[in-house]
Amino acid sequence: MSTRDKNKILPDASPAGGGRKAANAAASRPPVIAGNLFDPVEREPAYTRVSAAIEAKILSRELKSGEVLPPETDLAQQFRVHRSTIREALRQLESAGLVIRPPGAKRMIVSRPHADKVASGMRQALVLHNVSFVDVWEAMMVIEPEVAALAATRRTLEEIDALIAVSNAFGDSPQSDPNAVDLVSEFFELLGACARNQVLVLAKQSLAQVLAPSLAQMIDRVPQARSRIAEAQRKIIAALQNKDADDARKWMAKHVRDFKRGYEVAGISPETLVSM
Amino acid sequence: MSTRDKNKILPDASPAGGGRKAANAAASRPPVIAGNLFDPVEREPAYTRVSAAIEAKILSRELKSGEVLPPETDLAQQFRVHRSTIREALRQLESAGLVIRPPGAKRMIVSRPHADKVASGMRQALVLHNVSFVDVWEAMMVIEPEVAALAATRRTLEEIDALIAVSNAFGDSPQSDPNAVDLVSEFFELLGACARNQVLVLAKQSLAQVLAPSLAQMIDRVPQARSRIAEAQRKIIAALQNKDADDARKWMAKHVRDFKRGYEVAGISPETLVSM
DNA sequence: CTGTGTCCTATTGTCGGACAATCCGACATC
DNA sequence: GATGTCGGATTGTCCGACAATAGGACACAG
Repeated sequence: MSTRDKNKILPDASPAGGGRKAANAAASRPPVIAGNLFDPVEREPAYTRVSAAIEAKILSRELKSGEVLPPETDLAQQFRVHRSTIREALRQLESAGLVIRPPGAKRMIVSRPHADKVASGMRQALVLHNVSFVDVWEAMMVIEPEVAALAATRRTLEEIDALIAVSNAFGDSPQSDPNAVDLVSEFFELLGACARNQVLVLAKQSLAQVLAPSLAQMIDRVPQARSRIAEAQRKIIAALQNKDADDARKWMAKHVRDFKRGYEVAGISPETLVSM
Repeated sequence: MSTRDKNKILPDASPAGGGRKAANAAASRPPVIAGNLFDPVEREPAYTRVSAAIEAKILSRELKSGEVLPPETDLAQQFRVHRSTIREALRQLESAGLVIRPPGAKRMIVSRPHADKVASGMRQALVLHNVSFVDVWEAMMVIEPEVAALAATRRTLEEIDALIAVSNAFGDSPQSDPNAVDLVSEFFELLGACARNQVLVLAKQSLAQVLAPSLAQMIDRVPQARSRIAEAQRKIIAALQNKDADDARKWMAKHVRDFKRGYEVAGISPETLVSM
């Protein structure tokens, strides 16, 4: 893929330096061939090829989601490799979420990567890249209000009922309910569903995963956080009911801004790195 | 042998809820135990546990990025499993981007998942979830203008120079240059870098990957696309130079809207599913 | 002194084969 | 219809083996 070229790790022996050197050197020495005259010889291990082959068939929908994968022995015969090799390839696909094994089943089935899976991959990346809370918050400030606006124009009545249910459950939850955070997350998740946009949902979900742990701390430490969150949820729901995109956007922005305030009040530095 | 023990099926007969149900049921018929009295017994295969263990050490930074992983044989001894099992675990980590093998190296090194990796995972997910062009476009409409606004306040002069260089390269590229798309992508990528927000960059990059193939088609089919893109890039760069966030946002929004127009002109339906 | 050839060791990629566990479907039974 | 039994299919894990090669040490030639 051509986009890869930009990230190539090769030392990029651009003939600039080499040429200069050769020029003011005597003609005695034959010129050194500097540039990328040859491509690196491809020496892909078999397990990668196998997994790439299966992956291609999945992405091209030749293997449809839900189909059961042939047994490892069959695959080994078809690819003419050992079963261990097949298994290594399967582990790659499994980790990518392209195949999964229903709990307590033996054969594996083709699957489309579930949002959780992708989000958790993103979370790992963010954690290891030393992303701080403000970064996540900033991204939320970008995405969430617009999602709310979209949701306002596309929501169904059933979805609003679900939102109300979750919001009430959060409001009624006792002061130190450990899974109150889950309810907050669920509110966001439902809202995302209303927006009818898988792309944004995926992005949202990653943010939620990254934020969840510290959010729990925050809610615990800031007594007034609960009521403020509940209030914001009510306003947002009202905006959805009225199909008022601008209001939804406005209240969600306020809501997200409030998160940051909460963190400040809780004494959590905005520069705190997200972890785990 | 000892690995067998780990897989033993322990019924975990927690006596927690048994009494409640039995109490309010009549004595006539033995009460049917309905609810989730028992948790599903955990029967994780060894390769998953191994990979989870290593993953934890990586995420907790006990294994730092760049360190070389112990040889498979050592790991096998430490975990008391066979080398094949270790290898399956390593394939999972490899696919997640937590460990990589530098081209032509033997040992594996711990790594943080590179943005490309995450983005390509996201791309797979989007492809398989039948995401259409409008979905991606909508997400771009949400993200890109705000990124541009952030970039305007945070860019350095060097970054502007780089943007100008790429923009010029795009403007000067011949009419049917196949890698003109790459230059467009690079412009977006550089802009993302200016925003100083890894989270948004990650999201952006996924969108770019998903969009690239169809974008190439579009540019080929719509003659005036090139000049419009170049024009927008100039405006955006100017806004960055003036540190004018509002202008940057406005022009980027226009720019992204233009993409959709381009698709319409090219006769590509907005409902076209992203593929590959 | 730098580049090249040689040798050894550590480590990976792949293989063949083995066996216990267990899922699954087909039956038989009450 | 619910439950027990049985045999085959398939996976999880192991054992052991071998070729290929990366990495290093070391000698040698220009």
